Amino acid sequence: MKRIEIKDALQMQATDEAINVRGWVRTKRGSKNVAFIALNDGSTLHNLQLVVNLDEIPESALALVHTGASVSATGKLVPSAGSGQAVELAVAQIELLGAANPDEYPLQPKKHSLEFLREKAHLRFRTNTFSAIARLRHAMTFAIHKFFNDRGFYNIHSPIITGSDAEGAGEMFQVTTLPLKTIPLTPEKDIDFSKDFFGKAANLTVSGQLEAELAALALSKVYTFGPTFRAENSNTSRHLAEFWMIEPEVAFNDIHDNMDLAEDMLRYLIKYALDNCPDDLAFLARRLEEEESGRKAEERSMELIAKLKFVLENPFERITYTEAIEILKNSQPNRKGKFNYPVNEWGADLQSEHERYLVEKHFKRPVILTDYPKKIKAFYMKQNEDGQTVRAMDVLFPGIGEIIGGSQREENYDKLLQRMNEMHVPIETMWWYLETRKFGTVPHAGFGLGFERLMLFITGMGNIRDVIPFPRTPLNLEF
RNA sequence: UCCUCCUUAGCUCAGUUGGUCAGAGCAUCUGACUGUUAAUCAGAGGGUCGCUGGUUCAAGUCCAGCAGGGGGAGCCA
Repeated sequence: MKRIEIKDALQMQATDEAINVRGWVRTKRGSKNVAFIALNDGSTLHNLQLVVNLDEIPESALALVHTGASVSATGKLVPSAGSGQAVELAVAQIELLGAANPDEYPLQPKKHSLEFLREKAHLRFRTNTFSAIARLRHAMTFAIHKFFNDRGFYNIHSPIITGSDAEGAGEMFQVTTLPLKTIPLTPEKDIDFSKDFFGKAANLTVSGQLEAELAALALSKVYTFGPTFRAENSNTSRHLAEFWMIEPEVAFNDIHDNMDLAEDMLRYLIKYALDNCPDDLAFLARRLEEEESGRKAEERSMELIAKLKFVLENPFERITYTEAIEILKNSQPNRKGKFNYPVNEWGADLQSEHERYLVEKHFKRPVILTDYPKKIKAFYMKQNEDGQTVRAMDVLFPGIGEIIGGSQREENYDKLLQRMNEMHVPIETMWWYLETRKFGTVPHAGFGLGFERLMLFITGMGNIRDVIPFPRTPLNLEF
């Protein structure tokens, strides 16, 4: 008999025809005459209740049906006699597909800590929280492609193995086939990369931006959505060594168009989640509320769905770095010496505590900061007329910090070359990037959105390791 | 990489100033219960208190080292 997914079964009316469902047991409850099994197959957050009449099916048939076991059940869908659900399955036949020894199976029908589940990454998909996150992650992946496709963007597959430390975005993972025990050396005792697979040093990409720029300067509107690698020894709740990044790049756009695109995209994605994943979001909202119930009112975050709607309905605040410094200088915490890093002079990079103050206390909404000092930003950003700042933009979100970093790019060959020299960017290996400014250069702009940081915001989760199935972080490669 | 906290039954955790401290709830097993909703009620089994060393008459409780994990910072997406 053809299997019906639980998501669909729950939408069906009671029927005389038998249906078959398969899935994993969440709980089993029993009494003298009847047993109840909550079955989940991942198609939805919700379980289907299987009702086993113990007069028809002996209890011994259910002996191995424990939490975690997989079963196939056939029977009629009937109106539920209980109050928790509209329909339930009156089981005529039940087959154990795979037992889950309760002495060994670690998941129980109760709340587990996220830390515990992180160490059971192979099984955590089977929990409500992680299946909800997985479904939302899929929805966001799909929505990103849809957003760009609907607007005439082309998806570009930027390379994962790269020959250059493109923008100095971070420490890189080396890629080599050289024998590590006997690394070939040059007469000068340097590593002889000419003997390596590519004949030169190779790394995993830290950004697809430069390649996206090449494509944008022909296709006008492009985006990449791929894995990105940073070998930094970062141990925080918002960093991964392997993460997914979305990088649109648009020819003829300036910094303002760029901000509009970023804001439109974030709003589109939030709306998509609210429209398409209401059950999963409601569950995650409840989860968050329970988790924070012990905290003081001022330490709790805004209710998840209210927070998403708030961002949907309120325009982001757009201010320059210079304006931000003025606000921070005159802020209460700064004057009272509450910041660990006092704000007193123009030019210093903003600390997390400063960004949080602006977003969470001062404006109480997402903030886009623009026109940063050039010395704290990357070489490719377009230089402003003041000679001091560049057309950078950082989108700051509550609780997460920088969710997007981007800029209008420097399209002037001479200015770009000068900046590369000043910042010691290896020009010899970047000739192809420079050539785009030599042949038919145009203004263009783009940004990078950290996919997992978006997921943190959408799901309300606090640790980035919980919004990617198999997180890669320093000293962690178990699964 | 730096700062800080944590590690007691399968899971979540309680163990007050070192002296019946080896506990509770859930899970498991047994029994009860005519439909439950993380069912309920009664009973049972289950732990060399992360590891190694030290202080002490006595350590889950104090000290040191190691391992694993959390939170914060830096770097950034």
